[in-house]
Amino acid sequence: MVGGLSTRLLNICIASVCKTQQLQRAEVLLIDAIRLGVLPNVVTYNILVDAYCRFVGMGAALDVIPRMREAGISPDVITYNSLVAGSTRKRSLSLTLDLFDEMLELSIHPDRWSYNTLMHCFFKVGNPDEGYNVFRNLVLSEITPGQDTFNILINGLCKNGYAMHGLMLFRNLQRHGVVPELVTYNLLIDGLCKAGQWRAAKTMIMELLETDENPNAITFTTVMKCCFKFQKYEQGLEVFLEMANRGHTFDGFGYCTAVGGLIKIGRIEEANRWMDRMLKNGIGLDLVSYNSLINLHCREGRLGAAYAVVEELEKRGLECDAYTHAIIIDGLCRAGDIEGAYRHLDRMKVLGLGSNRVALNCMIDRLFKAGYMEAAMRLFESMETKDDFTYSSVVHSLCKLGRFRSASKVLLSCLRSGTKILKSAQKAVLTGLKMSGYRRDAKKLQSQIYMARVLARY
DNA sequence: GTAGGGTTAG
Repeated sequence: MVGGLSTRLLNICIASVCKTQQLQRAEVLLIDAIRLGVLPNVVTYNILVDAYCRFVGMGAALDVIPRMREAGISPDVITYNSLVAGSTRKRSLSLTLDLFDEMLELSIHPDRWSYNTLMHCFFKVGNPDEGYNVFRNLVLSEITPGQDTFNILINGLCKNGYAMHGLMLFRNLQRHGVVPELVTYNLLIDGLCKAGQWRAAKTMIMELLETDENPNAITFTTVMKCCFKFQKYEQGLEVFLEMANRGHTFDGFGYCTAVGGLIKIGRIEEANRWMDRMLKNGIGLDLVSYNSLINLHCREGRLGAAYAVVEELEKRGLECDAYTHAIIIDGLCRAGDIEGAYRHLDRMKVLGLGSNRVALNCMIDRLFKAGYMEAAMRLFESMETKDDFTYSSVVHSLCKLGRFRSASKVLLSCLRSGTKILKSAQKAVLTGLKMSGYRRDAKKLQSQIYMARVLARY
């Protein structure tokens, strides 16, 4: 009895230490406990597995399993659910499927949550058909879908370009007497906002305020972000102030969103103040908050400070990601250090991150602005995949240089690939051609644009 | 004991 009680106590301690991302301290705690004769149980290891998944990586999380077995404890469905959730967070469909198979081989029966997560994984990697298939199989099996299942389904639909279908499902559930949870509202607000459906998102926000649910930190961040997305910066910052007043700024999410918004509209001083406040409030920094901080330093031209943060995060065992590198490349270019940006690009190539599209887009744009057209075009042509940013920036830059016929070629290759491009870029080419006496070419381009647009629909 | 919010470029 005493032993059971102390194991429970140990688990509470380990869980709270893990929450602060101090995995090494958690391990020390575990060793000390065992020395004192307090034995860990499956819950103890499950807490560790989940924390390693979240804060370190799948490799570290998987390493816990043999340690568990050595201690005579078998992983259970919760262990595997954590692992599957971890690999889903990392968007690794193959690992998720492997873990699922392993689970079945070990006769650990997947529960509703296992299927929920599998479905979530398919949606997350952009395979909504398979995601929906999991849902169908779940309904056909003896497992009953729960509200959580529907939430994942709604989220999956929203994030895969079917936001209005998500909304329809929501209405359908309401008609069947389901009272939506706060989570459902949060998901839909975010989904509709990201799909560009401002009116529908606004309706959802208003509806939520009519319910008994109390908006939480996630709601506030989502609504703030939604305002920013539709360029309603003042409203967004108002939401942030309200969020802070209500004590919802206990983690980095709100701060990073607000700082990002302030940077976008050039209010760097305010961004600095909020960032300071976040750091002073002792909020545990993760990679995203580090990236926000690095971005702020870069915007102020403090490249040295930016690199110091990189060192700090690496010292903590974190690794720079695609965001970090894009931010640094952009910062170097903004500071006029094109050579430094090339050097950094080389370093990224060594790390296998050479095809970072955002970083390359930044670089191309800045190369044009700095007058290195040939270098910019070389980089452009070397890119494996191009997006609307790539094309819009190159077309705009070529027009600025008066290279309307080259711009027109790039524009056409963009349309043929079915990629969107800024309307202003199209317009720049057309008016440029007309103004410089290529009226025939302009006319021809116009019909080519038209045809490409029609054909892209099929 | 499990999902949902935050960071990069016109």
